[in-house]
Amino acid sequence: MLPREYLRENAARLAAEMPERFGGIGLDEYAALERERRESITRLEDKRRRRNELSATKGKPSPEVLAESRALKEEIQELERRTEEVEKLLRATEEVVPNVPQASVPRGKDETANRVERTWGEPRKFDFTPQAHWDLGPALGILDFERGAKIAGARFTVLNGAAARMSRALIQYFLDVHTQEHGYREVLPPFLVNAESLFSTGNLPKFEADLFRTREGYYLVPTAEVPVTNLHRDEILEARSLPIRYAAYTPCFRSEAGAAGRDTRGMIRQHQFDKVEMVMFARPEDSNAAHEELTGHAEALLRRLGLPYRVVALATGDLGFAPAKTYDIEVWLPGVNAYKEISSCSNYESFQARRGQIRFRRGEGDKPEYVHTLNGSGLPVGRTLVAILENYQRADGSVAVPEALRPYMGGLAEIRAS
RNA sequence: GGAGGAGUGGCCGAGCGGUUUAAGGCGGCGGUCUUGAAAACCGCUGUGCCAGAAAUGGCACCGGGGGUUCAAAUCCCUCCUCCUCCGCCA
Repeated sequence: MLPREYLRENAARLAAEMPERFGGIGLDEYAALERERRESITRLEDKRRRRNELSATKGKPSPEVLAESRALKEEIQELERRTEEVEKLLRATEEVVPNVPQASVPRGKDETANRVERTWGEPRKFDFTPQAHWDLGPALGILDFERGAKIAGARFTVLNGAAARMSRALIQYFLDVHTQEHGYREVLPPFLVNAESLFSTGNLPKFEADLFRTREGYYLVPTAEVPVTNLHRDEILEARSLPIRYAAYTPCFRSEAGAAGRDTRGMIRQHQFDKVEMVMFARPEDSNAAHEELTGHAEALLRRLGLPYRVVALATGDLGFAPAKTYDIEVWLPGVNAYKEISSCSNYESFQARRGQIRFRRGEGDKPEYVHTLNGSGLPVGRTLVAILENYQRADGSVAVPEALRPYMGGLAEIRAS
């Protein structure tokens, strides 16, 4: 959420300047509604002050006092109703207003306006026609889409043998690099969370359709970002503890409500996948540097695995609901002859912190301030596995295991059909 | 899942319808005293919101929400969390 004072001043301007992001969500009436709220609170508090005065007299009240108190009770209840009603309307708008993009975010209505920041590595030249992972995997006997569909449904996959082992190796490898070299603390959070947690991160109330929900009202985590960011919900952190860096592995569950027909083949878009996520809490003045740093940590993994990639700054029209800025990292996939998103690294500034009341205090006696939250995939297991299979494939259909991963796979150097 | 108990300020802890502007203690900050420190003594000590240029004034908050009352930390309902015991269970 954005600060009230900010929205009061800028609501109309935002709707006019960036209709692709701020149009049609009720920002035009915001300022008037906000003024009404304050006027009604002022009147209400005046009545309450009078009531407190009257009931400050000890003992049984006189008939005159009793009469005035009774009248006040009615007036107060009426004003409370009005105030609450206006407050509700304001909240309803505030909860669905997306974050304000930073000045460095490219302007444009969709992903065609995204800006390539840098590219690493050269797409490998093949002297044969490289296969897509949905052909390679089943041929090697390590990806089983049919049985995934049978035992669960579409967009579920069974990993066998070397693919299962490589998934486990990747989780271990990512966590080791982040904790031992990048300064992150490892966390293993709950995989089910409550609605409050999803509100903080911005998944609720607007994107409930993307989530799986249990009978008991819990939600399956769509990413470790949700439980880990909420670790410090409703807390006031000490300034000297910042920045805080967490790395967490969780499975991720997404209903992919709006994604019918997109990336239907293979395991690019699944209802369930594994991911290691990086989450940071930083001081406001440090968050942009932290964002670059965190993005660099995801890139480091791809470089060590020898996977060519590029970093893209998302445009205003492609930017998600909660981030102020996002870098997508796209990995080269020979099977589809294109760069495909493998990591998304975002700076949320105080947007999530305000929703979840995540604050810090600079010094003794100072007012609490909102921290800035950041997170990024570092990295998703399934898509990384796909990238390895496609980039490291050989003419005979076998796949080399990246050097960095071999120690995590008992020295295994290649994957062959068995 | 069943039975019982409990949630009060940074922490401990009193209060169980109207001198509570939440007693008292601990911790923290400032001061007096002291060559310095300790002890002792004195003062201060949260969050959000409204009005105001500010000084300041006001309102709300005793786990969350709702109710009763002229008046609620205190009474009622409901939910959540924790503790003890029983049952079940990886």
